Amino acid sequence: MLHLYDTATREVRELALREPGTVSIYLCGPTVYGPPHLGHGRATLVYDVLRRYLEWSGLRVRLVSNITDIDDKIIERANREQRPWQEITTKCERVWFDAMGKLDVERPTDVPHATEYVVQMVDMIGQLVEIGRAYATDDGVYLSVETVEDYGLLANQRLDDLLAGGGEREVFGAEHKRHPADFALWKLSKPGEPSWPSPWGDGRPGWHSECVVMSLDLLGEGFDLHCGGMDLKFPHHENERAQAVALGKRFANHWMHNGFVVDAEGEKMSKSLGNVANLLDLTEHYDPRAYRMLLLQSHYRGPVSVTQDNIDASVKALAGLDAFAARTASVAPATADASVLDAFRARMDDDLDTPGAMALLFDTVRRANVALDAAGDEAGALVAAVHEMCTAVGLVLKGAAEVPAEVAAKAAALDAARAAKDFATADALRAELQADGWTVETTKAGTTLRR
RNA sequence: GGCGACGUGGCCGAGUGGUUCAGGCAAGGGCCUGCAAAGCCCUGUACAUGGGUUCGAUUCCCAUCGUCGCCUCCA
Repeated sequence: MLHLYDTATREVRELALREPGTVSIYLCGPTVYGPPHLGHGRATLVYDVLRRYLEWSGLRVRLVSNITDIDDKIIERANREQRPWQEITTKCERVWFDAMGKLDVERPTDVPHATEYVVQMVDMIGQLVEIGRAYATDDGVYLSVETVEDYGLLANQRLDDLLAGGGEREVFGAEHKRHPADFALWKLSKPGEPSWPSPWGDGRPGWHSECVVMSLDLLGEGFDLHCGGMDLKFPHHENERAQAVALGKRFANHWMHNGFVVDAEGEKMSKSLGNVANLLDLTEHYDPRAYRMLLLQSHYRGPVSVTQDNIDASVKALAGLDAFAARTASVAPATADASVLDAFRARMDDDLDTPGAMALLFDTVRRANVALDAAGDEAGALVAAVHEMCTAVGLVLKGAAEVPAEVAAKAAALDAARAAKDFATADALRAELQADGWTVETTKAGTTLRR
C-alpha cells in the first residue's frame, strides 16, 4: 500500500483508507484571476500522477478540487479592467481546464465553486461564532486561533513563534483583531463589491472557509488526503484545519504538499516576484508531456527548476520512448512482466518515488529492446510492462503515426528504391520526408514514420 | 528572531554505512546499417568544507561556508 510523507506527523506513513477500496482526496484548486503558471502545472501534474497511480492500482478515487471564484484579487482585477468579475472567473476557469487538458491532467471528479457554497459557509461561520470560537468586528468575522489547541501543527510552529519574526510586516486588520494571527472568515463588503447576505452584514467569505465546507460536504469527515503546494501549508491549510478543529470535526487524515518550481537561480517562481513563466507558453512551445516527464524524474517534495535545458532533456528522453512505442506497435499483446510491475509498485509506494520508477521504466525499455533484437520470447511481457507503467503515471507515448496516403506512397517508394539498391533515390526520398517533419526509420522490416 | 529544506560526476537528478549499481541528457569509442536513424555494448577515479564516531562514510554526529523556502498574495 502507498506510503506518503504526512506534513502533520512529519514522517512517511501509510495512507490509511477510511473506506477500503476507495480514496477520498481534496486538492486545493486555483483562484481564477489570471493564467495558470508553472507552479499550478506542477501541483496538478503531481496529483494527477498520484490519482492515476491509485486508479491503476485498482482503487476508486474521488478527487475533489475547488475553484476559488470569489477573492480580493478577482475584485481588484475587475475594478482595474472595469469588467464584471464573473467574466474574469468564467474565462480564467476555461483557460485553466484547457491548459490542464493539454497536460493530460484528468478532470477532478468534483469541481465545486466557492460561490456555490456561500450559504454553507455562512452557516459554518455562524456555528463558530455561537460556540465562541469566532467573533464579529466592524469589518468582518474572525476565527480566534487561541481557541484552537494545536494551531501551528502544519506549520510546525507554535503560535508565539509564528508571530515572532517578519519585523516590518504589517499585520493585516490588526486594529480589529483580538490576536494578530486571527484570520478572516467573513469580510464585510464595500459599496459596489460582490456580496452575499449574512447575519453580520453583506460581504464575502474569507479564503480559508470554502475548502472546509466543500471537503466536508463532498468527502465527509475524516477524508483520506488533503493536498496542495508547499505554500498552502501555512496559512491556508493551517487555517482550514483550525476551523474544522474548532467545530469539533475530524478533518483530513493525511496531508501532502508538493515542492516549488524554482527559477535558474533556485528561487521560487511566483506571481509576486514578477518572473512568472506561464504554463500556456510552455504547452504552446514544447511537447506538454515534457513537463510531466521532467516532474516524474524529480521527487515531488523537492524543488524543480524548469529551464530550457531541462525541458530539452525531457523532450529527448520522450523521443526515445516514442521510438520504442513505434517499434513495438506490432508486438503481440502479452501479460506484463510481474517482477517489473512489483518493482514499480515498490518504488511508487515509497512516497511516490517517481524518479526510481522512471529509472525502472528506462531499464525495462532497454531490456525489451535487447529481447527484440534477439527475437527473444520475453519481449512481449517487457513491452506490456512498459505500457502499464506509462499508463500508471499518465505518460502517453506516440507510436507509429497516422500517415497520409501520399506520404505512405513515398515511404513505399523509399523501400522499393532500397530494395533495388538505388540508394541515391532512397536518400533523396528520405531527405524529402525528413524535411517534411517526419522522423524516418528505415529498417529491414520497412520504413516507419513518426512525427 | 522562529521553523524548515538543500549543496552529488559536463548538465539535470535519485540513492545508500562497505564488492558493479540509479536513471535521463550531453560527450568519446565500438557493433548494427548501403549510408543514416533507431537500438545495443563500453568509457568517464561524483558526492560543499573542516572535524568526529567507525575496521570502513558521499551516506551517522558536530561545526563552518553557501543557496533557498515559510512565518497571514501564493500551486
